[in-house]
Amino acid sequence: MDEGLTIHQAAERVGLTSDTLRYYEKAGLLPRAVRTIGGQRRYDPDHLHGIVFVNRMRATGMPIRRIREYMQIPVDGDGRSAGRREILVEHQMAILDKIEELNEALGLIRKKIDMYDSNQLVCSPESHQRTRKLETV
Amino acid sequence: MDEGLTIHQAAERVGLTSDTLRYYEKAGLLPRAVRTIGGQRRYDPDHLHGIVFVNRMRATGMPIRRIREYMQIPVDGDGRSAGRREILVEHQMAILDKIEELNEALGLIRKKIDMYDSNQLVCSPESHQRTRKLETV
DNA sequence: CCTTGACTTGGAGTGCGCTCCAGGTTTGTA
DNA sequence: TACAAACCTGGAGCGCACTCCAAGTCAAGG
Repeated sequence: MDEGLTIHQAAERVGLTSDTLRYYEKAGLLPRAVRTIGGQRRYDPDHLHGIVFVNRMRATGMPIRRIREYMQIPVDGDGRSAGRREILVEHQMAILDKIEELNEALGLIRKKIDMYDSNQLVCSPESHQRTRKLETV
Repeated sequence: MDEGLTIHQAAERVGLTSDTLRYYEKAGLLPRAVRTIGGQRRYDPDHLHGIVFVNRMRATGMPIRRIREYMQIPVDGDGRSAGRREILVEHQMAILDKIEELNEALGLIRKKIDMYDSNQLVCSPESHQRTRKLETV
């Protein structure tokens, strides 16, 4: 009679640990998971989607505090929410800025790689493929 | 008789604090800065370049431990270093992965923004510019 | 020379995001 | 029913990257 994944299985699916899942729930990033009569968590596909979303927000630098704020904002009957939308738009901007910063760093790093390059053919096999290859990304 | 910037001035130039600069020096991310007779740090353009580089590595996610390793690797007379180059190549890969991750997150966020979108014209002025605008970046 | 503000050091403190632990309960198999 | 493995909770602990502090020293204008 399975009616959902255990916390360990759910964690495995999304690449987190059960500890982290419990922590996220306690911190208000995830809705309280459904429990068995005995009190153990069971996760369904909906939960999993929520977890994946939170995971992506975290992986792209949104602080836990901010995700909690987001989750506390109510959504109306048609699934709309100007407040949540605003937070996402802001995070979108943050991500775009980050991408720009990363691209700028790539430029600097390429220059340095050329500098340090010993220009010899004896290095380890993979380090001998001239830097040109990933040009503007 | 100025022969370099004070720690405060240097920090200001690169957008860090003097505390952070001292911390980086102690941690081995920066060479020991030149001192006045009295023992105060003075920074020249070379130092500044070094600081900017460290700052970019940090800003793009390289851990302090790793930057220290990098700095400990010697550079030969012609300014070459296979070891340093290798670390940079690795970090380049990490950055590329990160950019990919960020781009994927952008996709998910755009979908969510559309979902939450209240489709009405009364929101705050700036939140009323249909999402389409920053398409594929 | 004196004062004031910036600097020095070593070390303690902070905030974040987990990660682990103890002591107890539940679950699923033999 | 018995047992091991997995789960529960509350709370402590940890690693990272700063950030702040105390107590003393230095630099530069009046």
